[in-house]
Amino acid sequence: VSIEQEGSVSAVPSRPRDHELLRIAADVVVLTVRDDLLQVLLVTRHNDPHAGDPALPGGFIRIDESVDAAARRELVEETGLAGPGAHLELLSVYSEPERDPRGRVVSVAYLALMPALPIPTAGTDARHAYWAPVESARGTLAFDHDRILDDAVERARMRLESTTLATAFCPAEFTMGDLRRVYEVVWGTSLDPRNFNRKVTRTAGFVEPTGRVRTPPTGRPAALYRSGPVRALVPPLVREVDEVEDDDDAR
Amino acid sequence: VSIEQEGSVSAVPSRPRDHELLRIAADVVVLTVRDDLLQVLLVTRHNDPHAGDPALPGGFIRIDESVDAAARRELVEETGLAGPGAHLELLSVYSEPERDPRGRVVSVAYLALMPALPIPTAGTDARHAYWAPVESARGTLAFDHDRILDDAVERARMRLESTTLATAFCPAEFTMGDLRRVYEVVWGTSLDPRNFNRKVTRTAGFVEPTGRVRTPPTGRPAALYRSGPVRALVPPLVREVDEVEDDDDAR
DNA sequence: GCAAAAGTGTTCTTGGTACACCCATGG
DNA sequence: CCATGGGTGTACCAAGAACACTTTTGC
Repeated sequence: VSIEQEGSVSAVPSRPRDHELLRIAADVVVLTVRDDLLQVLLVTRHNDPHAGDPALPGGFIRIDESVDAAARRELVEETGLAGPGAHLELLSVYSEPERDPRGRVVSVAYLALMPALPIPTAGTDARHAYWAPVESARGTLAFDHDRILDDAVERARMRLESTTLATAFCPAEFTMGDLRRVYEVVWGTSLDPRNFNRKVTRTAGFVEPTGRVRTPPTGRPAALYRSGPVRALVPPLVREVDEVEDDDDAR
Repeated sequence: VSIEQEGSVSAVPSRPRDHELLRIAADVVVLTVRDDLLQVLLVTRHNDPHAGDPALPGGFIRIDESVDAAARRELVEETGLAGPGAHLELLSVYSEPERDPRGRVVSVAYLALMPALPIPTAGTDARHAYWAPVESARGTLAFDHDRILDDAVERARMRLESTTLATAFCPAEFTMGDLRRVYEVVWGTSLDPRNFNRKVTRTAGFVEPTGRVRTPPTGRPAALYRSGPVRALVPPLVREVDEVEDDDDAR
């Protein structure tokens, strides 16, 4: 694309290695909500730089595939499934010349949101993948993956505000409490269950009732829903206060 | 990054050309509002494929620069200035294997918003750049640049909803009418001047009054503003109806 | 009965929409 | 004095925030 704009005007038809050949890696930040914590899928590195350190799953793109396809392939290889409900979107591009000590590697990072799988089956093709809470992973990753993770978490928080993607964190059937807990965990806030209920149910196409219910350890059974067809959330859900412990119906 | 995850487990330490070396181009979609039209900066291609066709400005990244830096460099080279008020953000990555007939080229596209410059000075380093209305450029561009342009326009529309970036389309000092016209042109809608006024002035940090005024050809002088420090626009401005010609104060 | 979670209804307030109306300038 | 845009004020309505109250289960 836009080949050699500068060379086209100068006398030299092709300046040989002013622009170089390089490798492109597709890295995926797979996020989920497990045990009321935001968790990220990590692998342990074995090779050269940062051997033994945790890192984001990823790999180089192949000859005949787009970067998107590579990211999706990596996701399947690492998790064993990119099942329904999985969401994959471009996050950003990381291209500082010195970011990889072995040479020039440009990384295209993707953000994936998925339900809390019963741990990726480490045996098939998912080699060393494991879930780790984002908070404990922060600051320990190889290369510039810490920054990528931070960007991913911030993107996920934004996505929950203006889209219905919170359902991507939930299994096929979920309760309002499940969905609300996703927001609370990702945002680090607490939401009013009653207002949240109305907001979600009154947004046409956000969720659809399945008619079935699930009984919690204690309390009234909750209706089960599945995610609806609508992706955009208008008007958006806005997060404001942080770490506010509401005392609710004091009496 | 995430070097060779698949090779690290198999017996073969490095599968030589399963992943290839390739080139990365940075392409920039520079948008502005001129003559009440959304316009895009284009260049005319001279070389091999699509010679003579219009295309987005861009070029290959160099050895020692990031993709961001390459995009910013291209922007300066094509327009002669990336002056204050210019906004540059990552748009998307285009990496279909067959998108460039000469070989594997992955393009990282950026979106730039800037005021209506007095036409890029075609003489210095800005070679063949010119403004073209988006509507007339649509469908005529080389490679897959038509799709990139479409993505850029959609992104720009989204940005106006939830950020104060509309000011990036305006010169250093502008009136409320100028700013409103940006929204109307980019969105293709018409907005109520009075409500728009209040919305903007009541959003703290969106714009700051300069104290000066500008007298239109006919009518009351308008107060001049400069863009404020706030980037996020909460609550957002939502576009709804399209092409509604309001009759306003009928009497 | 009691704790815990689900769910409904009601009030208050904020912000958007649709206008009527006034202001200031050039021709 | 009138056409043309700039700017203020107001009534109405939709949606979020806060919270009282009821429902349905397990223990």
